[in-house]
Amino acid sequence: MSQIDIDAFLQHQPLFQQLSPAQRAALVPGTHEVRGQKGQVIFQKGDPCDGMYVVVFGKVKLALTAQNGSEKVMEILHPGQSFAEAVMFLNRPCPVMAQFLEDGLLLHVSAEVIFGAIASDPGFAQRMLAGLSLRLHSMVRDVERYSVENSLQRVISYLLQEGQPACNGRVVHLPVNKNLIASRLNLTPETFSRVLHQLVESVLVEVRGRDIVLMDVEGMQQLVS
Amino acid sequence: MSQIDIDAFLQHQPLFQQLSPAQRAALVPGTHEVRGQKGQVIFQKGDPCDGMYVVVFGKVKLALTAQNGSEKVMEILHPGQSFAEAVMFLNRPCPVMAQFLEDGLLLHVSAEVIFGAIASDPGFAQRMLAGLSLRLHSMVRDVERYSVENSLQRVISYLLQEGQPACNGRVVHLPVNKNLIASRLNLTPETFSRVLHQLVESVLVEVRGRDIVLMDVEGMQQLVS
DNA sequence: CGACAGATTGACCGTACTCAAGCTAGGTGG
DNA sequence: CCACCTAGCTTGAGTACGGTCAATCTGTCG
Repeated sequence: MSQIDIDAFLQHQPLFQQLSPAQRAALVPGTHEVRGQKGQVIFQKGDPCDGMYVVVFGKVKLALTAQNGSEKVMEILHPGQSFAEAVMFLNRPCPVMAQFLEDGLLLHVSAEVIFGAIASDPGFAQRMLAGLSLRLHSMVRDVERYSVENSLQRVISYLLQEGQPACNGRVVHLPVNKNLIASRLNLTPETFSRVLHQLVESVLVEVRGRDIVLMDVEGMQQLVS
Repeated sequence: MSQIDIDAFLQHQPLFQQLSPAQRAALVPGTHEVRGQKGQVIFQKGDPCDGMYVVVFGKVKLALTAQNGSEKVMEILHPGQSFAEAVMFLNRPCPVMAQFLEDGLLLHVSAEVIFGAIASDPGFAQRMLAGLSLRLHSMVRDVERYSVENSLQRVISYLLQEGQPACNGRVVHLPVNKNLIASRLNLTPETFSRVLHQLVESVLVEVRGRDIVLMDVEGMQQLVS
């Protein structure tokens, strides 16, 4: 659409809002809208990638596809979050696929203008570095989940993380359906369901559809210790 | 030791060697040597961290420690590699512990002088971004290993990766003992041993201590497909 | 030669996956 | 308004993969 729209969108994204108007204006020519509806694929694993994406509205998933066709959700992205930065810096094929989980709007910002912004504003470079570092940290957290925690601990640590700041009575609303959350936690839907059931039986949580009420945060923390 | 030594070391590290002499000289006051012997802990999970490390010689492991005391190796670092950059940018406690695997020497570069280098040289910022992106990519690869591949596939993909460029007859030398490699692949030593045995029986590799000879690269690739 | 860490092998077991059947709730059309 | 349909979720039974524990073997170093 119009350049004014894009500039307005950029101004509201955390990554870009500290840029000067002139710097932001320099991004606009390299930025375009990507609209998509639920289920639409943004890029496939292996595709080349010459820029990064910012979610304006809607939800997006990043997923790995196994050889048997089943897929494993790596990340669920919400408005304000960005993705594909790392692949842009390396100029390599994407290691994951990206897909709209619901109708939404992204901005695609070309590598070229990002490099320009880095060169013109060290503060921007630092924010990009902080962003990547954050991503790396949550990835370490994920590896920890997958490699040293069992299914019960994975579910609990997920709920406690989503329920920040955690306190008894807090309601955690699952942002997407349970199948996707299960995949995100590297569990089958069956196992996820059973673990939730187990938590209900131990009076640690209550489940009302997609709303999970944390009833005993301390008890939960004890189990992940 | 002397500033001259440090400057000379920095000059040989990939991350810093493209800096101008003046820029490198600016790093020296914020850099100091860290010598350690085998088994010595560099930092514990949870420690604060105000700079990054570069391995000059020796080997270092990054590991997660589970509550039962057992640990899971996340990364094995060789000379020229750096670590703790992400934690430095975020100013957060370390999510992992670091330990010398053999007697070695590190350089610790303070966050302060790194930030200075980023501000003074956009090219340096880009190299840092590329470095973090690379780390992120290998992390995605790891998550893929842990979540969609079974033990056989994990071992094969590790061997093929280490044996780049892969060809029949290539010898992959394990950089550390099999227990550590097993942990790196999120396997027990027993399982790792059994998988190697299985590969030998299928005439896909030969094992001579820590040297693994790739006998049938195509056959291996087929199994990980 | 003995001592020790690392590596291997075997027997057993447990967690989470698979497959299959049933349940629930929200939406649609007769 | 109700029967039906479907996607999402739950529950059950059986299984397999990889882990645990314990014994043994190998090789290296003092």
